[in-house]
Amino acid sequence: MTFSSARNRRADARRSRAAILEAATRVLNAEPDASLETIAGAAGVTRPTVYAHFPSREQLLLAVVDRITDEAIAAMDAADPDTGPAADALLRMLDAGAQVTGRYPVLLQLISAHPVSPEADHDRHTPVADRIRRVIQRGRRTGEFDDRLPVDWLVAATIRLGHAVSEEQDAGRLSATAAPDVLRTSLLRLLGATARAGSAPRPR
Amino acid sequence: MTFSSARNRRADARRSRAAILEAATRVLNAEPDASLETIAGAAGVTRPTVYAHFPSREQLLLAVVDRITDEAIAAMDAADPDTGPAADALLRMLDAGAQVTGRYPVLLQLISAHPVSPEADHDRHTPVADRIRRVIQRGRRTGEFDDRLPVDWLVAATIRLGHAVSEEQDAGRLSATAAPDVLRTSLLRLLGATARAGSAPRPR
DNA sequence: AATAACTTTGACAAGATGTAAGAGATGACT
DNA sequence: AGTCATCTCTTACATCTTGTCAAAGTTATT
Repeated sequence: MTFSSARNRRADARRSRAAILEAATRVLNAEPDASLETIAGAAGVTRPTVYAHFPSREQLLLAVVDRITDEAIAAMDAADPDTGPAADALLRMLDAGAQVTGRYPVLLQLISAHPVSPEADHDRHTPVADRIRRVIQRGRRTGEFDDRLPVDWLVAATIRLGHAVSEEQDAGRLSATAAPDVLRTSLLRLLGATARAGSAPRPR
Repeated sequence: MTFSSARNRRADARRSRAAILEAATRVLNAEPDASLETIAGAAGVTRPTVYAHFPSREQLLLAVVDRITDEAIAAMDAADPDTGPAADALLRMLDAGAQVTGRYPVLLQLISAHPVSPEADHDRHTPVADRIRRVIQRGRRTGEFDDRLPVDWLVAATIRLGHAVSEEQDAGRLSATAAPDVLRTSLLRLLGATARAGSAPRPR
């Protein structure tokens, strides 16, 4: 997947590229509209050097997002998605992903802000979707979930609800203690989980 | 709500303001990154005139979004949200809103793209949320829905799922015939609807 | 019809993106 | 180690966009 970027570059070039990506991640997360001049400065480099590595501001943003996506995917894969009940695995994965993306709150706005192309954006989210689909399908095979809704829809809806919980929590409209229960209950319902649902939030 | 904008303006000023808003809606929907010069030209006006009516590009975008929001709210109110089963009313409202917002596909990206301020954005969505909350609460009182999840969360989740269905449909991953059933089933599950659920999508 | 206030415009300043040609560093080969 | 071809970085430039201001042009009122 990362075939066109790393190609026999010289040592200083690799250093610059890494510094630019790191600086871009840090600076853009603090100020989404930061200029390339600012980013270049934070990377200890002049602005045209950025253009030597990324053809446009847009492409730099995409590279930053890819970086974060890779990080999130790694965290999700480390959450043992193939062991235990599917519902638990799903929540572990979502939580692992949210913990990474939660460190870059502003950057996530930018990915939805710059819809390069409808298909490219979908391709970008594909690795995440694939992992969630895998767990959902396992839950279906084991009978944990029913199969009355299309899998791809459930994948999309699961991701959306995961983001929704994060945002509601960030906005202070959902407490950190209630959030996991709310997400669990919501997902179990959506996925058509069999009655033996886990810890439900106690009604008040 | 619309108190600070219309205030004894002169005739030409009202005409210009309306022309600018109309042009901005049309042009930005076709090309989100269009310059103010382009928008002004499409409105038959020069660029500084735009600044005479809107203090910045940002504020113009917000005005455009407010315009669309008002339109969507009117459509939702016209969908008889207070009559019939709450589930049906909810779906009518969501469909009415989606029909309006579906006419401005690109503009919707911009509202999430330009998070003016967390609270201002929430206030902007409030009128829509209020109407959905009203229907959900009615369904709870009548026993159609259960009350094991926080109302505000269900409101947020409902809006998200509505958007998700629209996007999946636009992306061609959900057929126009299947979409309504998918949304209905998903919402009924999420809201904890009593067993007598309406038309479920036939499993294949 | 004259005037006071509002609206629109032309001209200007500041800042950002992207480009090209030359200066500078790096690694290979002798 | 020294030389050199090549890749990398930078200085300078051209273009576009946003935002501002004072002056010209309209509108409504007396």
